[in-house]
Amino acid sequence: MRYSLVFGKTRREAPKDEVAVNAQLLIRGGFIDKLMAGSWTLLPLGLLVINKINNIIREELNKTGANEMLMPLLHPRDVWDKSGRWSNKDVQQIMYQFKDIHEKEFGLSFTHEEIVMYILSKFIQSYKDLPVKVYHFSTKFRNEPRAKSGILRGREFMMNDLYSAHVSKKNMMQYYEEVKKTYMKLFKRIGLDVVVTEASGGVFTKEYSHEFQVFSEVGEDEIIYCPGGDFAQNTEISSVAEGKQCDLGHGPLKKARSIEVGNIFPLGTKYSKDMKVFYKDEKGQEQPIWLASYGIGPTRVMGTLVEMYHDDRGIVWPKSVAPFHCHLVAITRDTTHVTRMANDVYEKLQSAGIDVLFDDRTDVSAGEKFADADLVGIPVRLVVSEKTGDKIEWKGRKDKDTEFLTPDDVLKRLT
RNA sequence: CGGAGUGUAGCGUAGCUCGGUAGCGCGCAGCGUUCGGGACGCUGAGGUCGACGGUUCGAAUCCGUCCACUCCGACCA
Repeated sequence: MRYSLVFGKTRREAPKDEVAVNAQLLIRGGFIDKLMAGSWTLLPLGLLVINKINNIIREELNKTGANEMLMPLLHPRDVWDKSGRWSNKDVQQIMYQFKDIHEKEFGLSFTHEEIVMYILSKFIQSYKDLPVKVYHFSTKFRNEPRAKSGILRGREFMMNDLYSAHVSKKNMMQYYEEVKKTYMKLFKRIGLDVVVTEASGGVFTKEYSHEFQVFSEVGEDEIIYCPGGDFAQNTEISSVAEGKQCDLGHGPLKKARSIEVGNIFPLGTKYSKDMKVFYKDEKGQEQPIWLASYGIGPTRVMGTLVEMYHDDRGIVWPKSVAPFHCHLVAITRDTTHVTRMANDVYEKLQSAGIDVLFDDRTDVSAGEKFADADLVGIPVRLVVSEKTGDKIEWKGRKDKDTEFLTPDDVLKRLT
């Protein structure tokens, strides 16, 4: 894509109110824009990153046999009355509930268990219809008491939620463990090292849940964990003390701040029983459905990545989620051979299927283009200028030094 | 919801104590010169000073109420 055609602008300075590094850099780079506290526009560059994250999630979930679909965000009260959660005090704290002009009551989705159960009630009659594994990517609304930390805690944000329905606890737990592994894998692909942490079930279940935590000082959570990796608990539920020896001899337990990027819940039969949605087993007996739910916040993941990967000049995206693979910069303002060369390189990369952002702006100085390239944080910077002759300058975003390659070598390295 | 802070052009800010034509930098538009780390000159556009009310001949400035944003806390898939 030509940078001259990208909507959005880089800025030298962030708004002074924004203290969170993720907000500062994402705003300065032209990835996001704030409408109000906790409510953000994903500008074209930001959406590209989210789409990369989402595609990784999608690929990995599909491997488990899950199906993508899309559920509504505007929910009628009666579905939520079936589970009893409409009137739950804790739920009412975070769910936007309102009446329309005809006094009909609606809620904005902060999760989809009720909607999934409603759908299951129509499509699941027999044990032969199970298991079901469905997910979607959509907006979640949560009336947070306090939106904060840039895009890490919003009132309206992107979420991927997966729901699985099974005939038995055993089946549910089997898939639950599979998703746990899948989450580990997908977070790794995204570029995040996560720690699976035992935690409470919140307003979703009285049972435990597992959170996927990324170590970070800016995180809101605190976890106690074994450095050997075989134990981690959120301190909100943990009763063990820091300094206690790990069972497997990995030394003393440690405490650390962390960001929760995912959370999975073995919900069990509660929703099935509350909402009276059953299937018939081999003997024709009605049985409750075992439900589990799984969620990842892609916008929070994006913010977490910026918190983890940046330097004093800007963002340093991991390759897998960078908005583009390489950033081609043309240093020239006329229509000489340099411009022709840059255009040729751009066309070549494009036709080779490489994601390239081409800074073709003619009214911007070299220094500004370099500063912008650092800010935007694409992994590889390519420069074509008078200095480069018939070669192309290659520089990794993290590298200090540059090297000169032929167009063919550049192509080879990028494919 | 409690505590603290901040609101002046798209962004950063001066002016407020002590009331008297709202200024600067970046960015933006035009022209020219530049072109490897956020270039330079000239010209120009852009503001109901967060909102409402009060005091006053006169309010960005003083007083009151409200709103918004940020941070700390409470809260929290």
